[in-house]
Amino acid sequence: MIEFKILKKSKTSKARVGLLKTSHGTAETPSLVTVATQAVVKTLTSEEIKEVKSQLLICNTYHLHLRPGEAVVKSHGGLHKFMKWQGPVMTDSGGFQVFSLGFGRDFGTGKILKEKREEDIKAGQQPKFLKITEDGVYFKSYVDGREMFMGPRESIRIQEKLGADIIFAFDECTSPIANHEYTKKSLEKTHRWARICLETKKTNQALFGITQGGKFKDLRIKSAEYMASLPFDGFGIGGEFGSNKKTMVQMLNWTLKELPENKPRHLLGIGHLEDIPQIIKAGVDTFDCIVPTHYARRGIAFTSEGRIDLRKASLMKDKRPLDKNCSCSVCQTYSRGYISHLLRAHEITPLKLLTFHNLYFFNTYIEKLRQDIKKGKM
RNA sequence: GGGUAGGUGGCAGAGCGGUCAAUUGCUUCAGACUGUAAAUCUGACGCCUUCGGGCUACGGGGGUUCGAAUCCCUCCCUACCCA
Repeated sequence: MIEFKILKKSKTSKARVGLLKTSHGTAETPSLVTVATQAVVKTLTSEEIKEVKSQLLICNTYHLHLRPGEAVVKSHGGLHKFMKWQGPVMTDSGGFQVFSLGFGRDFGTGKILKEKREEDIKAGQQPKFLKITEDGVYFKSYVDGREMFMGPRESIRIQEKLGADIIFAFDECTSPIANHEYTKKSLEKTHRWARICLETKKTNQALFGITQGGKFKDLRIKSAEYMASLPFDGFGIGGEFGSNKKTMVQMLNWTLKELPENKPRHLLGIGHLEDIPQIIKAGVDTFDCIVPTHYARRGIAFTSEGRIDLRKASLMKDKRPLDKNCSCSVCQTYSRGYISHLLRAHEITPLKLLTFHNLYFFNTYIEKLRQDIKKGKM
């Protein structure tokens, strides 16, 4: 079980500072949930995850089911023991893979649309590589090609074995090019799945329902209302977020207005640096995002002066740290020039150095925002 | 001295008469990435351009041909083998 305590609410926005207590320790909120899809924060050891001030992790049901399989994780005593991480852990349900391996893959889009698209996804349409049915989704494993079925029951049973502190209901994340009817039908199915998830779960893990509705106001509200009416321990806010940041905040507002204030809200998969203050002000408590870790492996460092692309040859003679204002051990030790050289030489160490720095930078940034809320500055 | 195999764009390496400014990989440069099939993907990469095209290019020089990176002659260079 979890306990959520709000310590302070902002007077100028919907932001709040709180504590999310789990049987594996307490996380301060708002907080970035560090992505550990395959039970690892890519390139880091679990000790290092602590050093970068990450307080909670999110692993992935779909990926861990394929490899190594929940039975293996369970035989190690669950995710915490398996990966030697004693802090709070979430597992995402696999609902995002319904999108990312389905329509996301077909049309090459993420959850936020970057450019205008002519196509739209209509009710009844199926993705190329998987089949979505009333009971769940038929996937084709990218590991060995075998067909694999996952629905709400399967997802919950897997998540029970994985043993995270907080688990998510199985949903369908909808595409930004899905039309109103598709999104509506999908959301209704996600709602039916939500009830099945609640009925299936036997453990005392916290279960979060995921709201959908995409860019459509009526659907966002409908979904949030419905999820709020069910006895979930908290809520995930999922689905697509339109085509720009303004509308994203709008959609968040529609959703959050309907959710009970005393339960934690997790925004799924959003967290570019510039998004963070807005989503916190909208009242989001936790959010996960691949950006700090993913961009690190692409050679990008986030700093107080903006992004730096360390692949640029022009940085090779730069003796300065990634960020002169950062107190992480990478910035205390290594130069931009060194990291740039390692990257250009295709070494693997810079991926770790950048991952370490980016997470520390994001976590420190959010720590400061928590302080600001506490001090009434935000 | 004799023999053999070669010399192609920053590098490696295809092509062996026209569709070749020249496959491909690497390098270089630019860009993308938001619940991670992601140490990945996309684009550019001789010079000039009013974007139609123009110019110079496959070791040097000469030749055959309507047409040569591709065939012939010659010179230079490289690797290996024999003396």
